[in-house]
Amino acid sequence: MPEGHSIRRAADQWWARMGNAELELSSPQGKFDVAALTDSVLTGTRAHGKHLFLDFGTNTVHIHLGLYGRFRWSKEQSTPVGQVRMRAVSPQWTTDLSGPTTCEILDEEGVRKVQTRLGPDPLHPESNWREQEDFFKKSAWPLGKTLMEQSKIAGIGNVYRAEILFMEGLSPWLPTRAVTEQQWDRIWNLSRTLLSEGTRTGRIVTTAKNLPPAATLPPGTACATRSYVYKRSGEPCLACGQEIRSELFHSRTLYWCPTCQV
DNA sequence: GTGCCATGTGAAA
DNA sequence: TTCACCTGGCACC
Repeated sequence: MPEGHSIRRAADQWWARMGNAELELSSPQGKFDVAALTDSVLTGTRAHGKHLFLDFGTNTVHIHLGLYGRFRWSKEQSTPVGQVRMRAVSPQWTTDLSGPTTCEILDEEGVRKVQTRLGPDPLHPESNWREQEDFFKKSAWPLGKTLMEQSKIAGIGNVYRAEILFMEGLSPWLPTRAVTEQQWDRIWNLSRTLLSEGTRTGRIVTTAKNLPPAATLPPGTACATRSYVYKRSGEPCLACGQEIRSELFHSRTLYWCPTCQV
């Protein structure tokens, strides 16, 4: 689940269901020190990249779902399923957080520290890729590594990385500094479009009709799959018919079309 | 039913 | 570089 769009949804859902409510927090699993939280009224929720911030006055619960983390929402307080790190109960709702990489209480300074580690988030309207312009212009990192780096752009994960690179016809091995300003504008705008659509629908479908088609695709091509290249290794490229390839790249599986992405 | 892989990250070695 | 986190989905038996 968790790329940037899921966290944005989680923040919105938390606010819609728990906003301004007095919450009862607990840790059925025992690994989250609830007592350290002095305030119990949820005063705000924020998402930055894949990080979720739940504000309780001046204290903030900082959550990163990692690979397995998830919230389970229900109207009744049932017996916790599995290892529940944090349970939050409002008059209307109960949610159980399981499997997060991070669930900690921070003060304002602590939140700032986390946020300074993060690059611009395409889902923040005021953000811009130029915040990292110097790095992008100098770096020899392969573009496929840069797009996954949360300190450079926050919120893109393995699925969006593969799809964005394919849709722009860019090789994952292209040195970052070789990417032009026009190409960064396109990458950034596409990231915004895809993450926004993911936030709206709750799913990653990059081939949907209401989205701009991949630049490499012949006009009018119908797409039967949810993605152009992600998890499609061995299948034919929707643009050129060439077999989609995959390989381990900086310890994550990278998918690409060897013909369309140069 | 079993086993492997996964949209992620940071601590330990 | 490897492991821990600790869960769900799915291919395969």
